[in-house]
Amino acid sequence: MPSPSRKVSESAIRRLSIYLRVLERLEREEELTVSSQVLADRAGTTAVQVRKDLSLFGSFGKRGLGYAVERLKKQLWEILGLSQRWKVALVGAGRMGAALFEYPHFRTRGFEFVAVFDSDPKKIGTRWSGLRIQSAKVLEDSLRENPVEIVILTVPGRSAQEVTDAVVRAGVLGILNFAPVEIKVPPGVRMNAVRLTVELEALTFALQMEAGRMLKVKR
Amino acid sequence: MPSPSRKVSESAIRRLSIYLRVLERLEREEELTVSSQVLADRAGTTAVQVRKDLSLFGSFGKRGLGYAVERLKKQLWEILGLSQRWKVALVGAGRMGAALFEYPHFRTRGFEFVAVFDSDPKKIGTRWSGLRIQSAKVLEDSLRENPVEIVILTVPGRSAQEVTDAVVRAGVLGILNFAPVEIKVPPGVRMNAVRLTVELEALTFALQMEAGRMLKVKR
DNA sequence: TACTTTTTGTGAAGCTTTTCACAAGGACCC
DNA sequence: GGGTCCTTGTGAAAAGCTTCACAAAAAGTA
Repeated sequence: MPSPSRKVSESAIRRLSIYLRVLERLEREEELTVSSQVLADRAGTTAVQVRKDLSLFGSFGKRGLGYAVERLKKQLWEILGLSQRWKVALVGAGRMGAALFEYPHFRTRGFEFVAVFDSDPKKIGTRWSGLRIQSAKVLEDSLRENPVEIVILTVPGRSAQEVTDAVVRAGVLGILNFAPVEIKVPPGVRMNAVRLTVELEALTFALQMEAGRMLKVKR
Repeated sequence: MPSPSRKVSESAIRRLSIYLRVLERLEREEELTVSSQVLADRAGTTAVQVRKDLSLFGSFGKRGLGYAVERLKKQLWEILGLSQRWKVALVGAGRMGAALFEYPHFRTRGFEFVAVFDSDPKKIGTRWSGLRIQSAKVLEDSLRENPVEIVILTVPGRSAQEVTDAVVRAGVLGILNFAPVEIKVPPGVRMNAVRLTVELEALTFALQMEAGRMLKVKR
């Protein structure tokens, strides 16, 4: 199992995950090897960056030849922690929760939904792919009895912190937060937020900048 | 309209967007002013970072007092480009598309969905909040006739690049991509990707690291 | 008004990440 | 088998980002 030679930045990890995605595609295209240059082009970065990122965990390439697609894919799989099984609970069975629950790419990577929770009495008791939606009231006890490593949080902003505290007490290790608020977790628990408004606003900021620059240039 | 004194990093912009989210909450809590320290605590960063970020666009605070919540909120709104109206087309009316279409926080920020496209004949012609779902075949022509600035892409990986090329030809300025592949856009078009697998894998990597470190420490 | 306390704004230092430059390994050709 | 070409891996330099340290402004207090 590859272990990093030194501290690995968050951005390096995210790029590794992108490389994995590209490699899966290359595999479907039946490419046997790939150079750092091609991998970089497909991943939207530079060849050196690819080589530096990979070199954090070992020497996976052959000089003059490149990287063996299938082998590198397996290495990245291992590095990113996908070789072990991760049990996931979904908290919040709204539209976003449904979209993520059905998202095929989580399943192909071995993430396994083992519980779904919601506070809506109309939803509680119904089944998603055979999995019974449980009441948010039993969240903590249920997770204590059947622990999961990861919680995906798709609840409204007002209940996000409360739910977070409950799942943390139940011993969850990592949280992927889609709720539209900033939540706090104690040290020892990992939290990663997907901030949809931030994504759109980063876009509008850039577009506005560009428009401003164009005006200035045109005058 | 505030204009940056020098180059602004992507990460600074994303933090500004987080501050905005925090300020909206503070406003609901009827706070009139906020210090960089409190803003930082709520946003998960440091007070200096907050001040540095804001100082890129001007001096919004009062020494000894802090920032006026409502005024700063408006300034950020302006900086992030939310004061202008952005027309958005959704391409891909699956579960993820539905979740984003209904996502209330896009609407409260003034983003306006004006078109929805899908390739499924069963969906074409049905309506979402009164908006008729159009065939992906007419995507380019339709967007030429009724232009939008932004496209949110929630199509399967295999059609993502094709759709991207079409909307780019139609003159779209920015794309928010949820498709599970890397897509290419020409210079002049902004693309921002939400990579759901990357988010989860960044989490599992960290959890695996922690577990490894714990083992090493325990021996 | 003078003094104290609070908090902003910012140059400079420190740290991290990316890019550059290049040596070295490996395949292929003649 | 020697030469050429391609491509990786990596120290060192450059660029970028965050933190430090502190002056200056504003409000409250006596």
